[in-house]
Amino acid sequence: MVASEISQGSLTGEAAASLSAEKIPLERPKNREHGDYASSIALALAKSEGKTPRVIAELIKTGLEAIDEISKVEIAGPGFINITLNKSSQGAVVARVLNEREKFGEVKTLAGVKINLEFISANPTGPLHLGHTRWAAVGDALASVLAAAGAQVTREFYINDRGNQMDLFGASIRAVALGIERPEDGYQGEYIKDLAKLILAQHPEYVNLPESESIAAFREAGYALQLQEQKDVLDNFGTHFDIWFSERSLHGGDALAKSLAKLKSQGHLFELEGATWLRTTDFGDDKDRVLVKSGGELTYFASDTAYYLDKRERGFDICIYMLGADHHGYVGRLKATAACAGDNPEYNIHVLIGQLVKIMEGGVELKLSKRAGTIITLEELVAKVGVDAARYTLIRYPVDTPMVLDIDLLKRRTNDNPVYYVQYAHARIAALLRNAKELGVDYGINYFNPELLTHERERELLGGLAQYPEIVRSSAELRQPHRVARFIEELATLYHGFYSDCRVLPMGEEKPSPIHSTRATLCEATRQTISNGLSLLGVSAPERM
RNA sequence: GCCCCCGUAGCUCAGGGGAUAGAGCACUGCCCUCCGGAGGCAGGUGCACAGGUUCGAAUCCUGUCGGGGGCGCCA
Repeated sequence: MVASEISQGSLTGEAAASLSAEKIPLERPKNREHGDYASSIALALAKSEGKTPRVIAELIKTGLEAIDEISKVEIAGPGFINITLNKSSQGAVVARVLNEREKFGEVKTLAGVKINLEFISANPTGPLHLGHTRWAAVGDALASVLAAAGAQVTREFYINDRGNQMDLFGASIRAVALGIERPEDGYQGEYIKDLAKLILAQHPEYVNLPESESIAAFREAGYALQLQEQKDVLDNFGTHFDIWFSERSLHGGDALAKSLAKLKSQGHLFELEGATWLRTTDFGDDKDRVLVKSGGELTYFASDTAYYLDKRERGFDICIYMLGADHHGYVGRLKATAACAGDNPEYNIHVLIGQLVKIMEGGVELKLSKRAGTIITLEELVAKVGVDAARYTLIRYPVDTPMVLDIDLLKRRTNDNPVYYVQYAHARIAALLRNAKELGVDYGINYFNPELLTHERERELLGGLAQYPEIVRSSAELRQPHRVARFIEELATLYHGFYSDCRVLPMGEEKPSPIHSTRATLCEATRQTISNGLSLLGVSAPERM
């Protein structure tokens, strides 16, 4: 906004530069003494222009000073250009926030782009564990962030309801129901017993069926129950999917045949020793992949391929996959698959690899062992620390860094836990605005006078608010929702600082005056922005806590 | 053997080439005459190592060391 005006202004003012506006580096300096914006453009241009950075900076400075909104331009250090805006321009963001309300922060950088965001995609053979939980939080937040950047986003869950694992699942439940030993490599968890009990209560006759029919019956009943549980748990967690996509549906329809035909037409299929292969090595994969085994069965890879092509068929421009670190081997073949189908893997596919989450409780790491029964489920984590704390904590770190969750810390209702720090700021503003109403302090755009905001804390807070749309934009572009979390923490800090130094409401017998109204309006804009950020993360913004 | 991720403060982690590298926790000391002290202010320690690219590197490239994860006509 203001930033782009400035870069264009500097261009026309300086005329000679042969750069596009987007390329002009313009940032908010870490040090506020360096103004509202700073640019290192003169340093970058020095070589090609054959002038010293300071000479170029002087030229640009002249152009910038002609712009009304700019009150001061300084050249510092080796040639940085530091720009300070005038008061009303600094304050303009408040009017913008209050006009746009919950839409403040939305940008259009991804307008018109259809994105399929697939995450979690667990087998329906057990509860969702900690790894799934990270994705449940981050995936949902990322979807919101992408939507805020203008994209048309579909949240999709791929149900792996086909293959050996499903039969093992059925056999395991049946074994418990019959009171016999479970299969060697079957499912050992306690929840299998619960499923067996539930199914037996409704269908005692299942145990009398011939073995393979019996396994199938238990498998299907267990599948339905387990899937429903996953849906309920996610619903309770605040993560809602638009589409639950069954792998079976791929095989039921003509999707597989279509994908094979498509790949064949592109010329990357070949036969070897009775199997059908896809030559993914043409596009950087480390080995070719089998689609149809020599026995005629389709591989899991065939499903993945058909699934990807099905998504493209459904009109998605970009397919984002969120995978666990243990699946990073898929990236190469997934991108190669897209290339084999004639797509551009650098654009049409985006794979996020999530590192694993460790969990500490009572000072020791909980080892996630299914056998030892210490597997932490999404449900258990929420029961321990609550939805807001769980979601927020999982989101505030980039997914490619391994993280450690300290349960004891998350249980504390103190600002050891950043979610409370942010929520507290929101609740504090809400309380203050309730008081403002009682005291007869009017606030809103019509009562806002930016010329009155002269305190350093006020300027910093205004500067913080102005950054929000850019945070949303970069967060979407980089697929990093944690940036939103870090931003609202920063904003909360700015607010608390402002609050302690700048009295908002009248004291004692004091009459309400424009400064009270102006500051209260600034508070309201801050509250709105924090609320918008929390909303993207799927975390509540309490009025009281 | 090959591939991926990570290495920043005592701990958990931010830092998409830029000026003096940050936050929370932990430790010390201040700030309650009035808006929510779940807050603010002050105090000190760090980019694993070595090269390279650049006017400029925690950031990009290469290598070494250290930690985690992965390799299948499995799902």
